[in-house]
Amino acid sequence: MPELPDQYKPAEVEKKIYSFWEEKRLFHAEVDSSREPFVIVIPPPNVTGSLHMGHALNNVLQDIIIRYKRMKGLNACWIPGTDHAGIATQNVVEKELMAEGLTRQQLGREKFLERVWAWKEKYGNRIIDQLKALGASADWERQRFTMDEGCSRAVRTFFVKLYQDGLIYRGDYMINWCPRCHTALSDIEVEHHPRPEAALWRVRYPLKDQEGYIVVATTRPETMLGDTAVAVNPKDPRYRQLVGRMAILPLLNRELPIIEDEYVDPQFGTGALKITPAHDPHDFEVAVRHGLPLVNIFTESAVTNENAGPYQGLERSEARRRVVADLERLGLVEGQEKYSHSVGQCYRCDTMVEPRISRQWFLRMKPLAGPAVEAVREGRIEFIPSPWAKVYFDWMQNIRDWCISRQIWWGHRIPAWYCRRCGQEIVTVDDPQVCPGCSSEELHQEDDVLDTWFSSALWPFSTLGWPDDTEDLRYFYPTDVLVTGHDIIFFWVARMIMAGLYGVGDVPFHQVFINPLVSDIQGQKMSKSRGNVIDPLDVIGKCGTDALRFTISFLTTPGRDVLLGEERIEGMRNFANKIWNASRFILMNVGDGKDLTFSVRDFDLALHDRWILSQLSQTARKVEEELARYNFSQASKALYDFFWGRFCDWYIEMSKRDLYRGEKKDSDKARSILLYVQDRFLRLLHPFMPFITEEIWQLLPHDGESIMVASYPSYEESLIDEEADRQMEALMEVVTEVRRLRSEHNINPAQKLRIVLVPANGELKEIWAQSSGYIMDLARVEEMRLEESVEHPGQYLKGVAAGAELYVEASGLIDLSSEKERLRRQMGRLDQEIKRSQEKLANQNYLSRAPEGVVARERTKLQEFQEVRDRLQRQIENRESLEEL
RNA sequence: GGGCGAAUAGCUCAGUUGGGAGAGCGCCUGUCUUACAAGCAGGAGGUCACAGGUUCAAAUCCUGUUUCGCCCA
Repeated sequence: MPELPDQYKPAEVEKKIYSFWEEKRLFHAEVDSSREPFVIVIPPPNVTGSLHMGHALNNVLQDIIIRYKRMKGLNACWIPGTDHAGIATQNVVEKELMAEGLTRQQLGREKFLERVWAWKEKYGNRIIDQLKALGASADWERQRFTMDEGCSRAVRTFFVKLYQDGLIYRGDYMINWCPRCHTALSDIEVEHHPRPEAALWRVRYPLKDQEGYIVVATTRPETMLGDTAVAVNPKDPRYRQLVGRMAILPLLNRELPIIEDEYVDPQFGTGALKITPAHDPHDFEVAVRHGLPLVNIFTESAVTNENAGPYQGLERSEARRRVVADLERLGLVEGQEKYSHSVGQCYRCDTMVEPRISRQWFLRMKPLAGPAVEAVREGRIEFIPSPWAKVYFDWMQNIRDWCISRQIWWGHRIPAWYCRRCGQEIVTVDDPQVCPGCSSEELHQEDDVLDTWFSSALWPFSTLGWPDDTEDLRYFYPTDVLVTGHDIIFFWVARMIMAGLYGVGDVPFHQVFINPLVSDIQGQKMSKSRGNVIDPLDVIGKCGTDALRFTISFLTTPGRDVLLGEERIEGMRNFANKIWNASRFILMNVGDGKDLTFSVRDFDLALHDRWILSQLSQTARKVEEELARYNFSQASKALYDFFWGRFCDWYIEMSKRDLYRGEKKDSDKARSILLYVQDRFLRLLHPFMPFITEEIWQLLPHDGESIMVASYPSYEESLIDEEADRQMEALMEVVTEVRRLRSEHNINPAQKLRIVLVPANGELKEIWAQSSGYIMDLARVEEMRLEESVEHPGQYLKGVAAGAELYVEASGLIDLSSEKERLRRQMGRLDQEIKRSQEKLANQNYLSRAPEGVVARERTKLQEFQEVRDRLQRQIENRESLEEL
């Protein structure tokens, strides 16, 4: 028997156990047509990432599911990997270059990409190692990367298929441009943040050939340098006579036609709108309708260019200051007021995005969205919790074409080539050698790469070998459940569904479990800038992985975000410690267990034995029911309550009598049941707390190589024993009541008490008689009698348990006068209950309409209340008569 | 502006066919009782946001209001 410390030391066991699992290849799944597969693909973390609480939560939940399914006997496969994260990774490496005084342009595309690959080789596995620290039982032999050879081929094949089907086109459109990342962004990569303190300027544009002005309102006065018209609403009588005339653009003296367009809102500002077609998407549309010229005034860095005339070379905010100052000097600013609106920012770097017209690649979404909407509507894919389906539908119904090209270098280069000779555009999976049009060898590949999410969309099947018709793909696809946060339903979930249906012809998964997002205890989003980050690796160091995992699971209720505080995790560390110590106790008593049988039915079971087996079975049922609904919180709570509140607090304590003071058959029975319950509990808990359960399971007598491939205990109907549940309640009530009386009267815990019970019926009498030894141990009682009544009730403390009277002999222990007060208070409480109950039962409607059972319960309740109250009343009277003596 | 969610103990949250308000943490009291002081025993603390409605019966269903959070335009 190894000596075990009285505190669980997670750090010492976790590494050892994880490598044990890896060495035994227990995470690995092979195609096996005789078994039913269960598959999850990981939401691939960015290669640049390091583990934060969001990752921890997402991956712990996936691991709970996959470990559970594996123990249920399914061929469970969790496919891991990382995402190349175009902009983010490029930024990291560029920063590194900057420290060396270099830019990627100086290095050139090829050399730069070599640097990024080198960086990826060196640091790209960091987050994978961190996932291992979480206990993730992913199939690492299947680990993938979105830019590995296979995924790259999938991307090219998919792109070409779309292109050939006419779903991809290229053209000049207004897109969102990040002046810092120097690339286009898709609509959903722009975050709109409120600017409550922004300003709205009213600027006078002088009229040509006549006195006066037309006053336009704008939040971006600097863009006036690119104005090509002024627009008003055709129904607006104020400006009717100006339509068709010309205004003069101040500062640059450009002539601007005054046009009318329905788009203009007469209520907003002055009702006259400056039209800047090259820098506002709505103005662009107006310009297209009216054939207006475009004047681009910004460089790719959003610095004013030659079209800004004297204002060339200014950054946006500086241009604004200068323009406004000059307008003021000319007396052309009529007013400025506070105005709150939202501006778009790059989701990667927070830089204000600039609408910009440029040549980009787009994917037509409407044809892909139709089948994807159908799949969810028909239930082939289920969102959990279901309200998220609505978010999905809303977005899909208003979907717009997706700008998929990015002007960066790190990513999948678009498989399009242009012939320098004849200008032909060639889109193929394999690099072309000659132009099919003119046979020229002077081909140049498109410089742009694809949006990172383009490759992510293919993840559920590119990881399984698509475009080849592989065994893996046939066996493992579609996957079973996707676990992810609601923040990427548009970015990723929707696009995977569309891609799966289009590329493979089937949904990529059957369920989408939307996991909660993590915030700190104030409800603030965790972020480095707020300084409120709880680092999962710190927590693992302090409290252990299992404590972190169980906290996450405990807090994961469908439909609400998780607020995580360190105290919460400490509580679960304590739970781990409790499990550890209970196991030490069991080990001490069970030994190697070779003399024991696992068949608990061989024994003559006492009340507490029947009860704990019943409770165990009910817990197993509850855990499975809740896991099926992805209610991790309820499943965890059931395990926690069972183990601490019932097994440790009651069963183990009662077993001590069997072990230390019973006959051999009693102690053998107790040892067997302790072992039986502990074994099953550990297995039930294993998906949630994999390390401690494996460590202890290996120490206990066990059957099999590892708990992670032991069978998950099923709910056993035959062990559920409602009679035992009820009777045990009655026993526990006695113990609790004695403890309460002791505590309320400040009686020393070491003081042994003498009690009298007056059972209300034969059943109680029998239970209490049979269990008297256990009650005496638990309540620290040296003498327990069962009587019809007590002779001098005034000399006892009076309590109630299971509707029966309970007396604690009190002579010499306490001041009896304070007891009278206590009884009065208790009676007051009862009176209220009685009144409420009587009123209910006097109500004819209640009696006639409420179900029989409910009414009967209410009657019993009232009767019990009244009996107890009467006895209290007599008690108080007795005391008073004693005092008078 | 549109949509979604939330409001229950000091804090964070459970609470499903509507039928006696719960947990963890914190707080108070007692206690190192031979697995565990990261423990054990006990206790205090709630107008279930507000106002109506449905019902014999509402934290739970309906309507409205207030406050907060998120998403979209």
